[in-house]
Amino acid sequence: MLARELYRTNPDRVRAALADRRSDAPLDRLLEVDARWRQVLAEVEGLKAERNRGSKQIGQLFAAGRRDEADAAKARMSALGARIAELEAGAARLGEEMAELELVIPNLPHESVPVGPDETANRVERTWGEPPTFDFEPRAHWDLGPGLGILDFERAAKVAGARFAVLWGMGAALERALVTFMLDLHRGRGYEEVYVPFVVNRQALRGTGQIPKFEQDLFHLEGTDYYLVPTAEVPVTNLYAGEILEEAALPKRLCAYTPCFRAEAGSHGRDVRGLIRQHQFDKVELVHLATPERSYEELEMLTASAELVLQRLGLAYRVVTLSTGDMGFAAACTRDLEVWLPGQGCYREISSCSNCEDFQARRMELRFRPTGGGKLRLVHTLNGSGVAVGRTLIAVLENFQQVDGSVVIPEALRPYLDGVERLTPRG
RNA sequence: GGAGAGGUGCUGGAGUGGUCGAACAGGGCUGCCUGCUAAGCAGUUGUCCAGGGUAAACCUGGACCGGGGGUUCGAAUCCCCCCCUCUCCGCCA
Repeated sequence: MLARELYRTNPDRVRAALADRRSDAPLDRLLEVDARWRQVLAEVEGLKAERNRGSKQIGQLFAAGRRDEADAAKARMSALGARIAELEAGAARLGEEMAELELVIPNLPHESVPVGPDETANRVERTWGEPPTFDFEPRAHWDLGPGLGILDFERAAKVAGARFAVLWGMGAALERALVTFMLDLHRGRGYEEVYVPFVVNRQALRGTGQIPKFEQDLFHLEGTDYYLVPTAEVPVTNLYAGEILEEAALPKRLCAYTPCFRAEAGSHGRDVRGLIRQHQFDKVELVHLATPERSYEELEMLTASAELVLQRLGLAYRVVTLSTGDMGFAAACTRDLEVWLPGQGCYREISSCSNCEDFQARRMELRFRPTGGGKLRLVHTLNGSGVAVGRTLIAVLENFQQVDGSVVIPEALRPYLDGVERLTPRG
């Protein structure tokens, strides 16, 4: 949600930002409804003030024993009450429409974000590591995995459907090792680990911005108010929703493991092979809550935390700032980490780190009390993958594959795998 | 699943249908006192929305006592529905 003051006093700036985003958000409709709402509200409040004065008088008249006058006043107030109810119903309708409109307007991009229509306008900030070279044709994980006997799409399709996977044996252990490795790494850097519900309600999804615009991407538990989490960002960021934090308690840096569930509506035909795009995948998520003054420093730290995971694993990657046309709904600034995948011969997203500034905080009423006193302020929320576990497993398989189809386990993971150094093809 | 208790401000905790935005206590803040700290004394201290004013302060009005309806001239207070927490019983990992 944007600040009302912003779109009221500076609609042109908002309009320009929406254009940069290639957004067709109904700003003009919002401005119109807002104006009418304020007009009706002023009228309603004036009448209510009159009624409040009248009611108080009635009480006094009764106390003074002037019953006749009181009864007459009651009749007048009753008529007034009917008018108020009528006008108020109108104001409520306008207020609801306004709230709905506000919820579908995306965040404004930060001034540092490159302006452009899509991912071609993204800006590469830096690269780390050298993509490995092979003296053979590197294979994709969807060949390597089944060859190692650790990855099984057929049986997943049998028990669930397309876009699911079964990990066998060392594959399952590797997945779990990656999760633990990542959580340990972040915990060691001052993050507090949290374990959160894997289902969330509509209110939480509204808080982080998945609802109402992206409801079709979610798995809904029929007959309930519950949805499977599409990312730990939702339960973790909403932990303090509606609360007032002390400034001294900021920044908060949290990490959480959850599976993530996405309906992937509208992505038919994209990344149909392999583990890249699944209905269910594991992720370790990082969430920072910070003061506005610090939030961009926190974005750097958050990104660095995600990068460290890849560095420790020895995976080459690059950091990209998303352009205005490629950013997510709630973000003001997003840096993606893209890991090199030899099987695909390209960099693929493995982490997305965003500063949402006060956009989510306004939706979930997450505020802090400044240390020196003064008015409550909105917290800035940040989130990022630290990192996507399934895609990391892909990266490990593809980057450390050997000519014989075996895969060398990165040293950082060996303590989590009983010292195993290499996965070898089965029989 | 069954029975009961309860949800009030930053916290604890009162509250008779009408000067209740809410007693009291704690905490915070500001003064005073004090060699320092603690204690003590006095005062002060909610949020959101609209309008006015504006550098800010502030002023006027409205709303808010878990959420939503209802009764009433008027609801924290009465009625209905829902949610959540706690206790006991049952069940279960």
